[in-house]
Amino acid sequence: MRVTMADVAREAGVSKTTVSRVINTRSEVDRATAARVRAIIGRLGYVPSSGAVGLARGTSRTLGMLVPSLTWSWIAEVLQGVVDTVEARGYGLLLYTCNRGAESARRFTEQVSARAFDGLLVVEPENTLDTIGALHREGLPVVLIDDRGRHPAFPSVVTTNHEGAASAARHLRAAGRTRPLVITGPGHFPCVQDRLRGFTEVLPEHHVAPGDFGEESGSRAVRRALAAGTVFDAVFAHNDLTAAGALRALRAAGRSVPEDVAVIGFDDLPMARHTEPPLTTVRQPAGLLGETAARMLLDHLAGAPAPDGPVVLPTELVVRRSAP
Amino acid sequence: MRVTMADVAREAGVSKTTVSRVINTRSEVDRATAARVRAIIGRLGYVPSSGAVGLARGTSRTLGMLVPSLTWSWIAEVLQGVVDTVEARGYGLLLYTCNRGAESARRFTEQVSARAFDGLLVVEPENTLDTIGALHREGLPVVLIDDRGRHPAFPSVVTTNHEGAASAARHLRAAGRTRPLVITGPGHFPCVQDRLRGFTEVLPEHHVAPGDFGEESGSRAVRRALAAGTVFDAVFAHNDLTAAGALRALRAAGRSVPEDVAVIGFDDLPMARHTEPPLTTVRQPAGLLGETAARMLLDHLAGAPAPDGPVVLPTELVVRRSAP
DNA sequence: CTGAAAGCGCTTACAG
DNA sequence: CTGAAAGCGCTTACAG
Repeated sequence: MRVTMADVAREAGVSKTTVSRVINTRSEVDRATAARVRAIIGRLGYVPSSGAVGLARGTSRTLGMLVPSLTWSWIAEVLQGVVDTVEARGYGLLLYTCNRGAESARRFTEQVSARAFDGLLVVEPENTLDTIGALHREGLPVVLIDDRGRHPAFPSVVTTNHEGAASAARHLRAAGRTRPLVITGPGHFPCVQDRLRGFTEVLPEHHVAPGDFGEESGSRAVRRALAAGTVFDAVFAHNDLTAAGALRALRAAGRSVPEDVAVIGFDDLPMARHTEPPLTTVRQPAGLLGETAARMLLDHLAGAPAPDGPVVLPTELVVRRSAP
Repeated sequence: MRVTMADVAREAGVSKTTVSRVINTRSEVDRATAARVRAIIGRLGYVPSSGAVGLARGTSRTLGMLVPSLTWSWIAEVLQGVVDTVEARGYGLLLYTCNRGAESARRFTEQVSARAFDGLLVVEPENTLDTIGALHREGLPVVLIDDRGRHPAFPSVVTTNHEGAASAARHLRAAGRTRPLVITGPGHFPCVQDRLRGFTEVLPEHHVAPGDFGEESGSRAVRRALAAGTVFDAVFAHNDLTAAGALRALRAAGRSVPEDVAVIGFDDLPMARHTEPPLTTVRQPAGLLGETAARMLLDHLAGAPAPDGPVVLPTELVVRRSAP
């Protein structure tokens, strides 16, 4: 039913070997023969079975990608960058999430053992870092995207958490803000520590309120600071969601942004342009992160040596009305 | 190097056939033999090569999914639903976008011919509908997600555009709004026509302003209506982005929401809760759309007959402060 | 420049 | 209950 290499060979009066050579454009084929075979391939609409090619060659020309929840919008942007790059190189992309905990993890490692893909891209491995490390040690090419500052022993693409936070601090200082409130993410994330250090180096004097990257934690931090009589003329939140919560609480308390309090977030999610006022934020180059990681992995599969240190992509301060 | 079925067979002193039977839990195997083989499989950490199994069986246990840009956030939600369902059934998911036009399309149809996946999920086929139709006719199982109201000749999962718009209209009418301004999406989309009809049946009297699903088109429509002296006490925008634009223009013009003008959107993107005021909107069940489509396709591959009509999933009016 | 044959790692009648 | 053999659709030494 489906057209196979044997059909092409028979029709062209040559061996499968020759057809294979034509397809893979090996130079040893007679020009006339090649042309004839190519014509038949076109007429029959023959396309090699990817499965069979993979089995014979021992590679699948497919990459795997493991992500936490897809509903975090910056991950969708990373994914877009990956898909673009992978498609352009003629590879396929197999997508996995670790949504359902242990069950997903088990299934996922099975896929690895089943050689379903040649290399793996991992975003923000939370609990899976050990598993990934083991797979990497067993020979699976892996590139990490945003290691959350953990810098483990394999290739990764990261962003400048330290410098990004510093740029936010410089922006506030230049605007004459002297009493910032910093609402952090979960304290055990290395990226959170990096952001805190980067900010502190520029503006050593500030209040710190613990947050959890959720929106409510931003509101809560602001409410508490106001209730405690803390004086602040700026908020630097460790992500956009938290910043949105801060905006909400400030409005509820009758503080105007940016007149009374300037607010800066981190990430530049799509929602950042839709808050009121639109949010000034430290943009993570999500799409570029994905592209770069995919390119690194593909290059490595093509024989290039793996880079030793993490590849660092710069953040960019996006100025909107919440902190002009 | 990698453990193969032959290794297991040799170690267990049985034939590959028997190992295969144990793996696929055929009943004809002696209990003791099966136990021994299983022990060896465990000890060796053997996992069947998915490529080889696929070649031998003629199926890949993989689904393909073709989406337009991933950066539209509701698509990420659809994708999440698909991935969850597909993973739970032990299938893989191969992701493709049609970002780069003709080039992507060509590569994509090659993948189809290469039998890289057993069935295909397609989101909102814009220009690719003809191609998809051809593939479907040639025997590829396909399920459409959100056909934008075109209802072509194959299985699809859609949402209630007509009823969703009607529910928005009823909500406005119940709140005593009598002069709505409707900002539409691109007029050639059947879903836009459905939304317009659904709204009209409840509130026949209204102004219509053409939009294009972009944010700016919402702002522009409001500015023009105000400039023209059009009197309106409500806005129904055909998507959330347009509604956000409308909110912005209303604020700039000094109209308060919802006091002067109530605003309702469509989609319930994550940003809808972050506008000021938070947006009342007609929620599309994106995650459920993905789950349902994946389940339909998987069931069909398992032998179930394809449903004849489109499967319709209800929208839900989410009331927030922009139209209480 | 070309082909016969073995091999990739499985599954599946078929025979016993 | 079990195994030898053919087959899935390719690639790749090897020989000519």
